Amino acid sequence: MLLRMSSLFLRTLRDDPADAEVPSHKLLVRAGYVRRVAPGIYSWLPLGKMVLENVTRIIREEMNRMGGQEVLFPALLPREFYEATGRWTEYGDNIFRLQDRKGADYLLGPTHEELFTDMVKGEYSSYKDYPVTLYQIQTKYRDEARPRAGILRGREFVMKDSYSFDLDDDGLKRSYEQHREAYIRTFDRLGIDYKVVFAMSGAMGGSASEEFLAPTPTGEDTFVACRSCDYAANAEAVVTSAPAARAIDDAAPLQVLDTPDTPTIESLVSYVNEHHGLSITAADTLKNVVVKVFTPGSGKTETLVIGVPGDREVDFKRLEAALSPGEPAIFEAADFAAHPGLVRGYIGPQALRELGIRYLVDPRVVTGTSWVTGANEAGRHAANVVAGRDFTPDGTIEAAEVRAGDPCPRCGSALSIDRGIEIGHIFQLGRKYADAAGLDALGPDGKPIRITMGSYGIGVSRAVAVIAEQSHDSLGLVWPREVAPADVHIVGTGKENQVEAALELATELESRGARVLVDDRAQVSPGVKFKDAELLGIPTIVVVGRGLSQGVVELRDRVSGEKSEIPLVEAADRVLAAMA
RNA sequence: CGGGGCGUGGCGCAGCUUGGUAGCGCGCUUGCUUUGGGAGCAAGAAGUCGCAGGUUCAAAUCCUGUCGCCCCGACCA
Repeated sequence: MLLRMSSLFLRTLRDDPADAEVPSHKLLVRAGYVRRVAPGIYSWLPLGKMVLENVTRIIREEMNRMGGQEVLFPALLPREFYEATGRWTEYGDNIFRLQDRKGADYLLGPTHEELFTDMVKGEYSSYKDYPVTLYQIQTKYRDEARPRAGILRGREFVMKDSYSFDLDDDGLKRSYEQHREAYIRTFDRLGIDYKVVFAMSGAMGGSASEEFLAPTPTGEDTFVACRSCDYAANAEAVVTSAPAARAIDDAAPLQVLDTPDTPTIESLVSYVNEHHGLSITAADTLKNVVVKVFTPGSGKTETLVIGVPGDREVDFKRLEAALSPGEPAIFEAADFAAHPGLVRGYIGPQALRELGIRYLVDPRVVTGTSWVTGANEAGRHAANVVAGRDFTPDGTIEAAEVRAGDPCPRCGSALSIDRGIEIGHIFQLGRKYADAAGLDALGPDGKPIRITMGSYGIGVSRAVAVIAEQSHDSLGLVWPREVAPADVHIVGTGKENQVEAALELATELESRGARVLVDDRAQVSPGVKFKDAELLGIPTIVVVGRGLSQGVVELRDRVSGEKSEIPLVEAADRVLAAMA
């Protein structure tokens, strides 16, 4: 492959685009890889298309290697497929809907579980056919409430999604492990720095789920990682270690205290320390947060109180994950008005049973722990409120915020907390979709076997952005070799014979199998060519310039930043060696 | 949906307070010079000032409405 800058469809920009915030977005636009068409919708220019193709190719190779078979479904889908699983309505505003000339409903596919399930059902019917894994690399459409960060979160994006179909749980586990290994190979080849973290498996019976997160400051997901062992989890999936229960007998008796004007934890702590001779911190208080939880299936809304140590906030994302598919919402003034028993700012768990309100606590609130909490009267709190004696929770819930330094649930060491971008998700789905579609195989005994499925995704276009996000410097992009649009960028600085020599070198390298981009532009100053080469991010740069008269050229490694002068006659060999 | 900001040649921006018929940088075209760090000089092409209505002799500028976009929070590859 030989690309010439003189004819390449490319225009680099000197300034960052005004609408870009994150590095990948700025650089991909400046370097002429992508252009915005509409919010969350981008066009790929030649160099960008090459990178996207390289990423796609690597993913495809690894999927094929693990035995996946590629298919392709339409993006334009009739409503029926999503009707059976209830997702036509469940997906809500996130789906792009349209109608044909006859008024029939269609949608642009946001995901394809239904189609895969249906296809397998239509073709396979015997246990001898299984297991099977199918995948596709396809454009998905989701009408995101807020697309952002360029192609990191678009409304149109390329995704690799695959599904495994197995006869039993062991088979599903094997398929899951195969995908896990394939993903590790894939992301390694893509040159992405990533972490495999535990994820929420959801309330649909899935037994295991892991996410591949690329750590980046601009990431939207929060995850924890242990510094000593290899535990890592999405913040939503972090398990809080509970301390051992304590004896109740020797606990001091419950004491109600006057605490006027102390509706917040902060005001409470300073008041009781000053006026009641206590010396407590926020961690000694029990904060009770009221939420209302809507359950989509039943259409019912339940009032629920969550108890967490007073030094921690309730993390709404964790709460949502813990209550899923229930949808929690903040308890508002009107809701308090309807529940006079709940005294805002002074709620204590002692009265909840009487009120018939369910009470779930943080796992740290174990039997025998003693708390300062509300007395269910305005202006009063209670001290020495002991779990198991003065109140009995209805269960525990993972809703409190996770903080750096919290103990690892596996080994007890301190957890670190970071942000990452989700680039892959593997998930043991179980039988939800097989149940909905009635996907069975006929077993050897003549009885039907309900198929169990796994679902596995990679954000393909997102991976391009993630690579750019992780792999750049102050000058521009720095592509990992396998995804770079070319292996070598040969710059012929101004003078005629330098451009000519650059073209000769380019031709030789091309004939020896290198993918070459050569800057053969006339009338363009060396500075411009250097800047463009650095911005475009091809891993090896060869400058054919002022050293040419002495028969030397300059070899630059974009990754290490090393520069060296080498004889022109050795240039081709050196570049090929760098590629190996 | 809640909060913040912005709509002016292809890109980045000024002009708006105090109305007078549009300007700067980059990019683009032509010529000459220049050629190792986003060159110089000269001459050019290119803009419904988001849209609609209003006020006015006159609106990018003032008023009203409207549309769109970006950023921060609730969803997800």
